[in-house]
Amino acid sequence: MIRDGGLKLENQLCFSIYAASRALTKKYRPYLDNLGITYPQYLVMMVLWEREVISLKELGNKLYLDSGTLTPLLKRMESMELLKRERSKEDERILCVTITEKGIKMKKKAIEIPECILKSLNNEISFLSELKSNIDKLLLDMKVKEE
Amino acid sequence: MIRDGGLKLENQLCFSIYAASRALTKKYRPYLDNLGITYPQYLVMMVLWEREVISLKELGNKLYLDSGTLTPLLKRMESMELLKRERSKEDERILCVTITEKGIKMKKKAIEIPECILKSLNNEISFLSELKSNIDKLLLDMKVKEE
DNA sequence: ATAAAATACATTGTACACAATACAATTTTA
DNA sequence: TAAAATTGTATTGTGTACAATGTATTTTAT
Repeated sequence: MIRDGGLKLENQLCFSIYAASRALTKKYRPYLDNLGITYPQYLVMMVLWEREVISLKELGNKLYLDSGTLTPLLKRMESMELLKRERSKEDERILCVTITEKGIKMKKKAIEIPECILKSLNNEISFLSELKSNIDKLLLDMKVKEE
Repeated sequence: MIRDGGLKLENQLCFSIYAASRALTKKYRPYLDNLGITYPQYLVMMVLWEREVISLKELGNKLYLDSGTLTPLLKRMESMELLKRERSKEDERILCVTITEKGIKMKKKAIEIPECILKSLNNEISFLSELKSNIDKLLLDMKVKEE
């Protein structure tokens, strides 16, 4: 006898995460529209607000994105003057991504976004932070398994 | 004084979910490559394995996807002969999506995928199922807020 | 019965994702 | 030290996502 409960949509953890990811990203949209950037671009900005310079490779490691995604994304952000793209002097292979003044200034307008999102979720902070740490645990297990 | 801990990448629930979603989807790839379909196409197949006929609208409601995404996706699946697309006789606006014999047969090859994925995660089932129900709770809250 | 509104889907345009491939700069190796 | 392997990005091609818009069909209101 063949059991197929595992093939039902509502039993799929991956589908829940996939759907939640898109729904959550959509929540950011009105705020990010104000800044003129998309969610993946917002992620890049968050990294640059922490570290003004970063190589493409390290940026990719942080965001789990490869050059196929990041190269055109960063070019768009460069044309918006949020960052600069230039080769490293020491090693011409390395692309250095540097935040601009305009990019730095954007942080002031972005500062309130996380709180707005949290409020709009109107869930207990403790529930959300426990959820995050459990997802991070899953993510870590998947990273380890990769090697 | 401006607090910006909320703008740090590692504090972002949304980023964790976004990264986990892509990592998990990637886990399906080798199995789905065997079937010749992508992850979103697999989701459609799961729905059709439960219900041989469904309208585009209802399919979109289940997967949280709109016609802009589903129309070309279903056309590709139709050209693979996994499903048929035809207008309803009663209401010409409605597009009926029907699984084909080939689509039904694919279920046999797919039946083992959920278990393979679960094993590859090598986490406690109870941890994963609790994680899923917490994500579903978040998702539900976001759905309710929409209206 | 008919104009207006609503519905269901398709199309267009932009922006990711990502596998696969290409390529130039650097390191390693024979 | 020249060839081979490695590294870091860029490019190409396919497939989503999704907002905005267009269109044909059906329903509703007059």
